[in-house]
Amino acid sequence: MAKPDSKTRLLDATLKLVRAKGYAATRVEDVCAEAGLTKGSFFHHFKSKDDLAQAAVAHWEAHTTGFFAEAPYHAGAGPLERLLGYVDFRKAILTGDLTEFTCFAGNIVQEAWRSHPQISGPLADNIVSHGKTLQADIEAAMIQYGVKADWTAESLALHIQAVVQGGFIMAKATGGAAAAAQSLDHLRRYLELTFKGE
Amino acid sequence: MAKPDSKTRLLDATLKLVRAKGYAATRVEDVCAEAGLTKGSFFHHFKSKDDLAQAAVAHWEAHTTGFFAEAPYHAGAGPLERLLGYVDFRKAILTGDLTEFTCFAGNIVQEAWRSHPQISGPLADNIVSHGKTLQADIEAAMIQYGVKADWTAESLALHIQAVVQGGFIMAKATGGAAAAAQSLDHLRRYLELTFKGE
DNA sequence: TGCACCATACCAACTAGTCGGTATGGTGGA
DNA sequence: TCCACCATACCGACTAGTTGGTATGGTGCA
Repeated sequence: MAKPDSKTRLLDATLKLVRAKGYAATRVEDVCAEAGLTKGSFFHHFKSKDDLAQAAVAHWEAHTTGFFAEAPYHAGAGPLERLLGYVDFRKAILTGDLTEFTCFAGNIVQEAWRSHPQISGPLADNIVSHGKTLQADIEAAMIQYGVKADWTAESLALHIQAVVQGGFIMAKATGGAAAAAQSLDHLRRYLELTFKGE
Repeated sequence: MAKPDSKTRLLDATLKLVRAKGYAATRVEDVCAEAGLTKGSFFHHFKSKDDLAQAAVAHWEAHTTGFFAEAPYHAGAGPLERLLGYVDFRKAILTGDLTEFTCFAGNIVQEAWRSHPQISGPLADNIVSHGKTLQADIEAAMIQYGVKADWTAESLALHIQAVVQGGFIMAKATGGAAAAAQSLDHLRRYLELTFKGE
């Protein structure tokens, strides 16, 4: 595997460091060191730290979009299978260090929602729109299983994202991925109870 | 209402600003300005920014402990009523600005779990132990309703916290408390389905 | 008078961003 | 083939501004 080009290395370093220390606390020199470069190179590729952040947003969007598009849960036979498959998939990828499976978007939105709206805004949209990729299957499952609800498919889609994001926080709070996994188990049970009634 | 003393004002300002901008991005001068004081006063009460953070942790713990101890949900007749009452209470307090009802502990744990373990550690414990205050009622409800489960009362207690924390992130992502409220609705439905079967 | 409390001025360290310069490789014309 | 020319990528020392923390002195109350 060839070493990625410098710009990509800087972006990957950013994703990693921000997830570990937050945006404000990651210095551009940290990013340079992590990428094995110097500030000269950094400011050749990005005109400011904020510019880096915006590029990292695009980098993250591209990365996650492709990652979930290729995920196996889309192959599920019916809408509910795909929905449960999504939850299983989110549980399956909870491996390695917390900085690896934790959500860059969630971190930024939590930390910088008010101080850096230009950066956190697109990431907020990213979380919401990623969640809504499940909406069609939820609607289909509601019809298929005759679920009469006082809630909307959209609200359930966002609830799933809330559990995912909350799981990450609990994982940090408990120091392990197990907390996030258990929360996804509860979410899965909720979905089964809701659609299959048991 | 008498104006709180300076130290308390500094601590309250810290809680507010950290929830809005994160820990690293809130400067001590911001805290002073928010409290209507200057650095002289600040460093009279705290010997460093980290010292402030540690004091803010204690301040937060004292505040939340009292706040939830006095909450009405403890008056519920049975364990399930108290559990559902807790969820209702968490939903009821989602008023005002996001900086007011959002969780200081969750913010710090998300941002500083690795960079400032001395500060985030106690707050992580705080989230977990607060969650576990529900554990006894969950266990009692499991017995009362004859719930046979492959999950533990502790895991459900932590799941509830995950939904609460995740709801805050979704509230920031969508720009309103409604997302958090809807997530709590789904959580409530899960609890009812689990214990009452419908 | 003494001390808790607070303001102003200041310092030292740190960090985002700048800038002059080097290395490498591509292109086109003689 | 060779060389002038140029663009891209990169380095590392330096600058300017920020920020946590200090020093000093004033004010009001016991």
